[in-house]
Amino acid sequence: MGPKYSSSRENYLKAIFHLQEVHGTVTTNDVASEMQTRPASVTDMLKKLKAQKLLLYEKYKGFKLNTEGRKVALQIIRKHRLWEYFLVEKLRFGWDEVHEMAEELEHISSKKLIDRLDEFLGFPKTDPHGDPIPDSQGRWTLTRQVDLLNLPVNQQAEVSGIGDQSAEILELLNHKHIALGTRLEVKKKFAFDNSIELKIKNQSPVTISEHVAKNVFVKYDD
Amino acid sequence: MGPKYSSSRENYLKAIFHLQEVHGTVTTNDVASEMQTRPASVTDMLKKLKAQKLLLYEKYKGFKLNTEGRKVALQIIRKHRLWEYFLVEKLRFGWDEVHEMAEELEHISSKKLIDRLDEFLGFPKTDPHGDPIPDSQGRWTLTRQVDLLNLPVNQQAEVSGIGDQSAEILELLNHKHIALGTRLEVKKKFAFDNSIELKIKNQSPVTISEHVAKNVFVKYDD
DNA sequence: AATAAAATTTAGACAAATCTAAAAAAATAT
DNA sequence: ATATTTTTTTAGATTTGTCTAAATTTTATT
Repeated sequence: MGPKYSSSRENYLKAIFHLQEVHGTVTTNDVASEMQTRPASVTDMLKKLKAQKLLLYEKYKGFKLNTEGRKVALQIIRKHRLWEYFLVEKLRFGWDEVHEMAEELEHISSKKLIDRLDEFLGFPKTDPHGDPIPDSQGRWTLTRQVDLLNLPVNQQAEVSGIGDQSAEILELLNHKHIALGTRLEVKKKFAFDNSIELKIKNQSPVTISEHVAKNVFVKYDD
Repeated sequence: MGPKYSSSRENYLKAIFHLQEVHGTVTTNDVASEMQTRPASVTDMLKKLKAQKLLLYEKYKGFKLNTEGRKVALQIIRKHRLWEYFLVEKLRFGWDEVHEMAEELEHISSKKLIDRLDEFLGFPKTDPHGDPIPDSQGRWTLTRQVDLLNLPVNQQAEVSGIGDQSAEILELLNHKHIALGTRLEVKKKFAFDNSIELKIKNQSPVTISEHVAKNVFVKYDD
């Protein structure tokens, strides 16, 4: 048996899911620009997705994924992120060069394959960009992992890893009372030099450079 | 950039390549039955492949791949077999359950990806069915690896591995003067019990059971 | 509330890959 | 050598996903 839904349909579901997550609501034009296509093409596809019972849609009134559509979207996202993880961790690609390949790999249909891949990779919780990987049942693990440069302002997080393991950076972090497990949040980001002001509970604010921020990884609940 | 050729075109090239290998010559009907489609569809595609300069084709006169078509076909075969190897060796699938998945994976376009996968797998020379894997330049390595049940009659080969590592089988093989590196050929296959008669140079013929044959792997030049 | 602007949908077209039914060419048999 | 059968090709239709241009609906503006 071939895939249940075409790559194109899967891409629409994924795009709608993402837009729904970010904006709460989705419009035809949003989807068109996200997918680099024309609004008319989006309308055409909305009708098909509705006919397939993946989408609630009333013309001119808006649309959103139903339970089944969300389920399918989550499976695509799962595949995309697991393949990215594979490409980075096993094939040693840079995290910035894997997206395109994962866009193709995410449409490989076998669920058994992706579950075995998950197992082979040790059931990772986040992909190389820190985005969470849904499990086999489509459940999110809520924890995201990012470096400090990418931690949203005012988001409580916990230090989970240090990139550069040199004695120098460890000394610096030690001095600023930053260690594995430290809870902190970013208070300000300075565009001028990408330096960052952090707040650790019961301490006065500290500033760290872009170079340091890039090497401190934190996790937080999404 | 997306794939250079559609999955469908790639499948036609692959099918034509295989039929060319086996029969020397290929007909429209052959391709149709290999691809589970209609002769009319094959003709349609032949015209497209000719227009794309992958095929030499004169209507009613027959057709065959040109250099470029052969090159593309070999790359697909390379991808198919490397993914099969990955599925069996890394994801622990059985060799009999990987074909369908590899049929999809072989159309992932990135050459860099497949070359990294090749490296990750340690540049295997044959896939789990013993078929040779073309290298990055599309060159065959001539050696095939199969178990004795699948070794063609009268084909010289060299013992390259033993599946079951029990003391019992090693004792039996030792008794029959079969060890790693032994050169032999199959003289007869008995359909009744799938037992096999072997000839080792300077020795009288020996017979082994199906059970033993299944556990003796040999390699030979194709 | 009427009008202008923006968003969305429809109508009709096109390309890719496939199909059926019929025609044409080649191979085979008498 | 002619007739029959088989193979191959054409003609025209279908499906999926896309497009442009025009029409419609909704939203924003005065």
